[in-house]
Amino acid sequence: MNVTGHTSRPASIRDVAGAAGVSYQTVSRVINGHPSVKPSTRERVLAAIDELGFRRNATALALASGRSRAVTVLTANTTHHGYASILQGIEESARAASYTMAIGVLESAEEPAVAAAVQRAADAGGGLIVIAYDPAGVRALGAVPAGLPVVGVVETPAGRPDDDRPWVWTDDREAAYEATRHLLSLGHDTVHYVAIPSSTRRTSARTTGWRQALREAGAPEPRPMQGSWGPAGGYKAGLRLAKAPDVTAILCGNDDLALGVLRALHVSGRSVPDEVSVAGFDDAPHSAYLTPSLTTVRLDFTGLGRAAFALLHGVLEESAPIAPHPVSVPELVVRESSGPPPARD
Amino acid sequence: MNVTGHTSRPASIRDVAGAAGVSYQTVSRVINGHPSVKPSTRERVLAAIDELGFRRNATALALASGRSRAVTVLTANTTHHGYASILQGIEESARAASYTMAIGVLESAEEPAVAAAVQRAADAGGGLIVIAYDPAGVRALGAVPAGLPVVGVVETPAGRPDDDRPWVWTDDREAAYEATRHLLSLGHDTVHYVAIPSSTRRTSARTTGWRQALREAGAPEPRPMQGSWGPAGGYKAGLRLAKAPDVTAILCGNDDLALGVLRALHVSGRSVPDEVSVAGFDDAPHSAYLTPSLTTVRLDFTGLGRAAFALLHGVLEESAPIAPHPVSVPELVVRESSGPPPARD
DNA sequence: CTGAAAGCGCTTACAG
DNA sequence: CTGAAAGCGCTTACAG
Repeated sequence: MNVTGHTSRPASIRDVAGAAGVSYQTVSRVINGHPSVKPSTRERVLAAIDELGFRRNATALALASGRSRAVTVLTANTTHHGYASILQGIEESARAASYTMAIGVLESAEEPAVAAAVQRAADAGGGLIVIAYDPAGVRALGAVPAGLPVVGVVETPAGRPDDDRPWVWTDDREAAYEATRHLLSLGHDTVHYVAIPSSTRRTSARTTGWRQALREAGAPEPRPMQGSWGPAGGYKAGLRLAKAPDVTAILCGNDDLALGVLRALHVSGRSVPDEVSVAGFDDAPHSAYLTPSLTTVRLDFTGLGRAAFALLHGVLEESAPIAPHPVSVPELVVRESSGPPPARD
Repeated sequence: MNVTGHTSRPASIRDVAGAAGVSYQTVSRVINGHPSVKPSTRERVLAAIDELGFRRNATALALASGRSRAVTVLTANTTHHGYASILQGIEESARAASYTMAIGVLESAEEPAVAAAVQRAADAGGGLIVIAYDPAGVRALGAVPAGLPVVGVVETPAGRPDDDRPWVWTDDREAAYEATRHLLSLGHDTVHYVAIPSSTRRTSARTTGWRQALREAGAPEPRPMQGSWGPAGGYKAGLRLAKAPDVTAILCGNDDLALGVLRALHVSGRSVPDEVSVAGFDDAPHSAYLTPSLTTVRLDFTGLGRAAFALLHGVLEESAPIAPHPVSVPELVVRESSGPPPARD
């Protein structure tokens, strides 16, 4: 059922005007909901619009009005759970607001590549959302020219470069704090940590929360292990941790890392949770179905994406409601992978 | 390092023309690489462009030329492995060709909702790629108005509605055939199948390949079980299959489904692969790290996305090379989850 | 309440 | 090789 059959040029407001017997300015008034149009005229125009299958040309609208109802998201990744969910949340909200959502991937964190990506995104018109969870994203956010509407999705609001761009974040520190406390409360002497890469050189919020819980408990503070984003990094770190007999609890920077750690413990002959407890971060879709199922902290990334768009929408259109900073509360999900430490000899 | 400091209006070709002491048509020639421009003039214009930080306005370009260097992808999902990888492949190629990539999610398969989504995508200008792996996608592909450049990513070229739109696909039939043969060659009497939802009412290519292998081997043909896209559906189907003692081999329509099946077998006390063998489909990132690690068939979805874009690019620009239909060969990846059936009593 | 003009920033013929 | 005109499909003041 193809909307209307014309393979020819789509109808313009002039065509509609002709069909309705009015000037094209009047058509413009009707499609913009301008109040001062005689009801009978409006009827005729509406009928012509319907008959010709008229749709307002978005490109012309953007050029003439200077507004484009478009958002482009700059991100270094589109498939990891957190990133993918944020993108999903943005798309939902954008669609609801009749915005178009474009994606620009930051393939490299090199300054020239990042600058080029930002340029291309700016060229598209409309607003920008940049996911600054990694060095490429952080640089991109920093390279956005002043005056361009942008909101950042950041790892932590603390220690941000001093500017007044709006941003959103999840409380990763609190989440890591809770997960670590859970593990400690089970009786473990301490908790080891396999980190995701940090967005900056500074200590990440997750690391901070983990450390805070250890300090409060007076537990020893092992060096965090540098992981990656995927299971391969977790596997590598897990193999090393498996060799240390005193390691009984491991917190991972995300669920993919935890998956790799679980696998490494398995091939090393260490059983989970009997000998070692493992907890992840994010509650990715597969985590509940692993064996052992994974204890983790659920973060509302989709909601974060929605909040980011709401903020941008507020910047772009005065009429749009400004969303408050999101305070999505992390939720600890206890499953099979965590338990009490083994009895001491 | 913000490109240039002006918060004011960006430079237009008229500004550049003024700075270079030429008419703005000459500027247009220079930025379009038109040959007939005196070298010295070109130099001056280039210098002015550089000095003013001029960037050609994409919206105006699109309106004036009628071409927009934009592709919008219509899809019912953005996070499942296959969909996400296709999106990734399209984005890569689009970026390389200086195209913008927008995403429109098909939230419902209802005809009016699909038609609205197609309209919005068409309004954006540029070309369309629709992922037709599900009813919403299939309908969207069918609802694209004639004359709009579009390529479909389809489940199978067989039985498509009779039109001449270009499309790409992977050889799912062959992949399922190989996976089933692998299981049979291990000594299983037959192979049960947990299906992903089909894009149409017809039998899917994966189901066809599975059945073909069974027939060739003279094996019994159990009814395929209807799953979903995620692990929850696999879990449900797995619980039922676990109850049948004669089930020794299970092929799943994707790796997420297989994850759920593995979990169901575990909670039912059936060990993999000693009692039951399981194989998946797609080789998702986590599959190699599961315990047992998952035997699966790897499909090149990223390459499929690249091919889809190449085809669209060819339609949009005559100069662009037309890609051949992709013949990505499915690759069987044998891991721990498949093995010989248990010895008979 | 409605029409005629100018302009958004470009490109595409048309002149010279 | 380069400039002046018309136009892409709209919106935004300005008139009446």
